[in-house]
Amino acid sequence: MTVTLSDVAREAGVSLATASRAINGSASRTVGAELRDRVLAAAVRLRYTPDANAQAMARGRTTSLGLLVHNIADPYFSAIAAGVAQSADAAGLQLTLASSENDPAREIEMVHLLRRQRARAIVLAGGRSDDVAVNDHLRLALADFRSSGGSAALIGQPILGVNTVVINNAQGASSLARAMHDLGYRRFAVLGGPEDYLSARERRDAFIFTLRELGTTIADADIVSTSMDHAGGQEAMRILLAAGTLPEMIFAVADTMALGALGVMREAGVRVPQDVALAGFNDISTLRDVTPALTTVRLPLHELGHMATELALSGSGDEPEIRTVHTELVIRDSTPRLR
Amino acid sequence: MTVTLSDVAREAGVSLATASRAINGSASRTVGAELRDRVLAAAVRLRYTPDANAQAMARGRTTSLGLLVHNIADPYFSAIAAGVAQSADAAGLQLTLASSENDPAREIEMVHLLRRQRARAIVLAGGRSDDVAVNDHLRLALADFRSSGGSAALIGQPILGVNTVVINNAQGASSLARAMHDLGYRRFAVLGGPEDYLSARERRDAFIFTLRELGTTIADADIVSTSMDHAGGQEAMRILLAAGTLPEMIFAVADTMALGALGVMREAGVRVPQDVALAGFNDISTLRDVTPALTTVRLPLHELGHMATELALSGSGDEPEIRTVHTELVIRDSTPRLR
DNA sequence: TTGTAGGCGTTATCAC
DNA sequence: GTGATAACGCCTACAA
Repeated sequence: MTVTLSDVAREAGVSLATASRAINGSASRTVGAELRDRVLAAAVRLRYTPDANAQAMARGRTTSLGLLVHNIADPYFSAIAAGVAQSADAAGLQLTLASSENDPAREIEMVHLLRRQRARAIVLAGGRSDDVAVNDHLRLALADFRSSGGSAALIGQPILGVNTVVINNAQGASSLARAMHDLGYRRFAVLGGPEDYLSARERRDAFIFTLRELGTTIADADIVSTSMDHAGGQEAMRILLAAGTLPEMIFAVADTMALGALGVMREAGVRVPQDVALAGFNDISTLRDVTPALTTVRLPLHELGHMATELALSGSGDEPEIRTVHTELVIRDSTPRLR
Repeated sequence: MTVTLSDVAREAGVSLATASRAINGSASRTVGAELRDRVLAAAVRLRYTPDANAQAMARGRTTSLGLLVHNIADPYFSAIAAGVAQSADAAGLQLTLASSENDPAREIEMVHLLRRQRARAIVLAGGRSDDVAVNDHLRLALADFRSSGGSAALIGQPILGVNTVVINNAQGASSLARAMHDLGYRRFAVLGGPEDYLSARERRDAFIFTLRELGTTIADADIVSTSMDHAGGQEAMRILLAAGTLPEMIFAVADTMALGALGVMREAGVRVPQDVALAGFNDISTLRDVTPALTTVRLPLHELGHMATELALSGSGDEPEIRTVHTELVIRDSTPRLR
């Protein structure tokens, strides 16, 4: 059914070894021109393709890179994935994509799967939680993976002992807070995402902290915790609306959340930015042209994918390598000057 | 460095075969309770994980599913990918993602790569072009793939001789046209996407044709061809604006194009829908809450991924299986009643 | 039930 | 330069 290298060798009238050398051609290319041509011709004639699995076995290393995301349908992750895919391709690696659906247990499971597959490296995209048990398991899974020859990198918080691209969430949220204060806003609400999700918390806390430094405090009731996605934005906004008093400005710790909130507000007849200002985080590209243009904190998502891939592939010395990415504030129409 | 099954067998004091049976456990599970426990314990102690590549070789079949998209960062494809990822996971398969960056040559290349990898099946997402040479090459690559044991399915047009999920683009565009006409629009423009891209053309032509049936023709100058993405939408809209006369209603054959157009219009001070109405296609979820809410033709993207995966895995009889998906018109604020 | 041995498709180490 | 042949890690008749 499948044509193997032996078939090619026989067809070309050479030994298996010669056929292998002629077709692979990589290392010490010591094969006569004539034989090489015969082999290549035979390979084409038979429509032969080397079996990557067999090669992996024989060579002792695979050619695949694992990418682990929370949810590939989320524009945040798909943008990162695009970067990783590009880098992987440039490195001649196949990308194995695993979408954990926001379930830490599945995430751990998939690290194990990637180990079974003997992936060269794993890129873990998406921030970490502060669940000690989960982190311990994940750390262990990653240690196993690395001990069986793989390397890993993650995008998020440097708490798992592997190379990490750290996003300076605090810086972004802080500069956003300052800018909002400068624009005249004084009464805020925060759609803060999951309580145990570090990226969300970093953004939320930095925002709150900076405002407090500027003399403005946010009531607890105006800080609402939900999931960090579209549905979470909707839910949080509903809670806020139900509470009654609308703030002057709402900070959603992710653009997708801001989007969900936007939808709920529209249904409720609340206008942005006339009735309330709104800002997000990430600057996902799909949203750059909508009205009102959303104020946000930009992250170089594509680039993040590149960096993480590079870090993942660079192997790991004893000390995990940390690279910090800074954010960029993008003020748009959704947060006009207040008075 | 890596612990193998032999290590486990030795540690447990049993033969390789017994260890294999105990750990795999799949088929005829004939292994004594005591030995099994010893093996399992040894495996845990040694932190052993089977080598999927070796298993694939021995068993003669891999456990991976290939997914080929034009661009994973595009919400259209990432939504489909989410569906495929879910189905793949349910089937116990690893997902190998390949993003062709809209390059047909790369797409063909990646089919070859997937064949090397001996993937179980391939899902090709994204419509086809009408480039005969490209299609021939792709068809050949797919034939090779199938002849070496894999199966395939695609989402788009049933022109490659494999199982296909056909999207009824014409139906969607046609009902959109009718609806727009009913709303009172008479002067149209179409951002039609690439000339050689079938999905784009089906949408564009059905829209134009239906309007003509209703007695309205669109001038050639008002039908502009660009790439089928955000940048293409921008470009097309600039061309339209440069031409001078604004139509009453603009149909972009993809939501992402509509988005690009929206951005250009905003810069030019053209308001949607006050100055001109706008509609897209696909109903990507990220856009459901923006203002103005975009009229579009909904495709069940997630479901598309499921269906395609199912078709890809169902193997292929002699006759390729065709399944048609219908669209659903979604009228929103971007196309209000005209007069 | 358990063990022995051959094979999966390649690569790599040797001799020649 | 070229060709046997032993790995690579696992599965699976076949035999015991």
